[in-house]
Amino acid sequence: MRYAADEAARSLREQILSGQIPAGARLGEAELAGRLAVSRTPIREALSRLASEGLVDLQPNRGARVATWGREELREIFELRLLLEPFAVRQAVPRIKAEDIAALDELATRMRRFGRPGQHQDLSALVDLNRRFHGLFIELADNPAVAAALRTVTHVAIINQNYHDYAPDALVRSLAHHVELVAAARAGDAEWAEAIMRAHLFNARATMLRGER
Amino acid sequence: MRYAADEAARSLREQILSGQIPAGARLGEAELAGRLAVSRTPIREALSRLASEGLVDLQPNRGARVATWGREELREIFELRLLLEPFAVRQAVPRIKAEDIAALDELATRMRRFGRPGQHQDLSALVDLNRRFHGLFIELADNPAVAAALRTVTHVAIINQNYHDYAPDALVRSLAHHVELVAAARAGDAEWAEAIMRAHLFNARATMLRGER
DNA sequence: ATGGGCACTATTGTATGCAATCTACTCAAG
DNA sequence: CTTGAGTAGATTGCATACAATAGTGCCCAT
Repeated sequence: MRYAADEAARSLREQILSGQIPAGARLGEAELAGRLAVSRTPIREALSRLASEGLVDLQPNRGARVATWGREELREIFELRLLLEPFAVRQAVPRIKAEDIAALDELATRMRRFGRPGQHQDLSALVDLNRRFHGLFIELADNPAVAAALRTVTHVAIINQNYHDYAPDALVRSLAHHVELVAAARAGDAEWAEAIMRAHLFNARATMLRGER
Repeated sequence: MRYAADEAARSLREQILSGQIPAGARLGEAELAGRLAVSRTPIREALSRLASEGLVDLQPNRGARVATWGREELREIFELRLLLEPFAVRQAVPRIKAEDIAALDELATRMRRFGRPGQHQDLSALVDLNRRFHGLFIELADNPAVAAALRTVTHVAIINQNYHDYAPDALVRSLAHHVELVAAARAGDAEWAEAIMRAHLFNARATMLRGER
């Protein structure tokens, strides 16, 4: 463990994104320090960073909690994501290399396999694959400013995206979108990719904002 | 001074944005601690926050410097801003109240006055007014997610926006855009406002990216 | 019984000291 | 004269100790 603060941030981020630490959970400095076997100083720094990523809510003198979002907030964040991510995809497509397409293709294929109804269905596995799929696209856009702006909104999406919530038809659409995105990228058609990403996000939003949650 | 870290962050942010601490300047923890009469701990926290806002570059074991941007980075950041700020303006217009229009109007009017050639011209005063003008619009959009995403890019713009660099015609246009934005807001025409904001940013970008800098 | 106030505990915010790392300079060898 | 290793100083990263604040429960008065 080279740098305690880095390591703490990494570890916490991972645990929050994977759901091991649930949304709204209290993050006491002393407890985390004990758990990671470091002092409170790097823990504070890690929490500060995660707060800037939007993963953690930090209230003065009252400590940190894993961030939660209300319905309205979720709507606003999705609006932002709808603005940024299709843009990122459009930027990414012209830069995509063959090996990137292969990687995206594999992710999309695996997601479709895990999503297919039946005894091999594994909806939990989808979250991580989905995260990597979108993350790779954003990375390929090669625009640090946009990537930074997207970090928060994608985190929010990851935490709140539960494929168990998807209606069967919405799930099928979502997985098909990924495949279609790869096809658009392979064809080098940035506008196609942008369009399907927009549709993909609208589909996701419809699921996430449906009902009362 | 209630909270040292807050105060340190506020003070540093102010000094960086106003140019008192120039871009690229080294920010030694011990020196800052001495200057603000606090220990290094809250200074470190303040620097960490400013780094998350994009105002400060933080390198492990090598300390903090006021952030600088290369030409390509500036271009990318402006692209993001072009995406976000017109959107924010479009969201803001329907929510704007009469008093907000009055405030915006005054800012735009004062800017035009300070910008008018002659002995009363004061280009330095424009930076702060401009910052408040754009900041108010963003605030009125009432979308924390977008506001957060915009914070970094506007900071960058503020630091690099030097009205002394503007060619006379570009300056006239820029100030006229502000006035027109107020007119569009007063008319309740969100699309008009969005369009003129886009033009405004293109005009600014042309100045900032011109030449070799 | 209930509500308010107060003390106590738990937790965060800040200061300080020590360890690890980097920077700059010296000095010697080629 | 240049280059490189080595070392001393400065600076950051982390740990620990202390101060300040918020949360909790108890006691007492009404």
